[in-house]
Amino acid sequence: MSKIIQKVKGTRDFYPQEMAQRQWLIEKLRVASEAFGYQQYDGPCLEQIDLYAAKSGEELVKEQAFVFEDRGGDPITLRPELTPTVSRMVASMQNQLTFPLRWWSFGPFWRYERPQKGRTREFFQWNIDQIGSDSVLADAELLAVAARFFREVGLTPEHVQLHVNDRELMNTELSKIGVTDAQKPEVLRLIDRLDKLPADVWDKLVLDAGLNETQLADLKTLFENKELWRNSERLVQVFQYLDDLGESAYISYDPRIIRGLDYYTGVVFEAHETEGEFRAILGGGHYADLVADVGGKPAPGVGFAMGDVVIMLVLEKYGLLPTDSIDPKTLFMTIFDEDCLPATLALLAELRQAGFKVVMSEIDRLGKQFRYADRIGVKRVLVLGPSEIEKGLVVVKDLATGDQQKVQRKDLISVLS
RNA sequence: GUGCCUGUAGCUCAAUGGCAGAGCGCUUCACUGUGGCUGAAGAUGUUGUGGGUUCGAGCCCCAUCAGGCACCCCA
Repeated sequence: MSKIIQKVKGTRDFYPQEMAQRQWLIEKLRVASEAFGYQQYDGPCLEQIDLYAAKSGEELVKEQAFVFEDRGGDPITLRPELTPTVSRMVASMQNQLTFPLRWWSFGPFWRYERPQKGRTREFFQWNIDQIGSDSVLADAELLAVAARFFREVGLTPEHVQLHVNDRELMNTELSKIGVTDAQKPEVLRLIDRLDKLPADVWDKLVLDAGLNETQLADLKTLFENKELWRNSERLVQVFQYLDDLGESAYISYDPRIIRGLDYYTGVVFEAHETEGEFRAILGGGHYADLVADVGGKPAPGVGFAMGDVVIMLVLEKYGLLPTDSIDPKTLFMTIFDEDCLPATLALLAELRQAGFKVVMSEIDRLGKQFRYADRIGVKRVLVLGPSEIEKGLVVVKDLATGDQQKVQRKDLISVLS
């Protein structure tokens, strides 16, 4: 055999079983999205690099995007995220769209990073946003969508939690302990990195950022205060709305949630597996403006993104992924022998016309045919041999129970239904 | 982009520098109108790739590729 060319680093093959799981996931997030009236959309996977130059953190494009020249020599980027694309789509149709927009999307993205567990170079992402609304209800709604999704896939509040915070609250609280506006970005960044650094190293970095010992102590009190949210009218409302929506079990307050991206201005949130085994499942928040940088009128909103990699690892951990790679309702039609073939093909056509999914066997020993049927995962096998043809019968065997019955051919469709 | 760990049959893993193995899976048969279960027999392979050291390398050294872990960043 000649050498098999390796797949591109950080990409994954989706064999039928993995593909079935991806389709299952898409179906679940579609249900969650559409339950709240969100509409599906998508943009191109290729974008001009200029689209990312303005916004969205220079590092993402400079160091993490796949960029190449097209044949005309123009730099093209494989989209590393969807936000700039949405911004453009909204800005260029702003006068014709009805706000607030409720949009969701699922598609591939690329980032040139070192692959590791939960992180690949090619991944899929669920993006969902409510654009053009500044209300707290919108913040609560997006959190409710996420909660609905978790329930839809079978993850309970014991498995996953949505950790919520308010950036404005943190700003205010930092001012209260005397952190200057100039110091805030660095301090917020350090809060974000809290559990990644050893305690003494973290303390030193805070002091290096210009805070004194008292402020360091105040800061620690701050992010250990699980009741801090009561100081934010917005969070009080969000939690009340989520309570009214019946989703509060999935929600918890966490003063350490900051989010790296600069454009978040209000409520921010991340979903984590409760045992802390994986990186964030999804992340998002409220932004003051999505489109100004691409030349539109200001459009505030709230949204989140969920990559496929981490959520699949979490679902696998809890045994919630489907394992069938073929629809188990699919039927299997054996072929008894050459002489029975015409009658078998006629029956196949009839069943498919009636809406059944039916796999046709190969002419072989019946035992082999059953074995194949069992291995591809179908649950019911039909046999049409000489004696059945003579008597107008079809044998239906249930592979799970081993039960087998002879059915009048005219009754077959109703028996199978 | 930085540091570290790993790479042997389809899968999970063994093998003091001295004939490359086990379990599971796979193929065939027992079983010419029936899968799973059982029994018997059989095939697993350029030890990721390319160099080097050595009488001799899966094992030691170098490079490279891939995966994993910690950074960085984030989904």
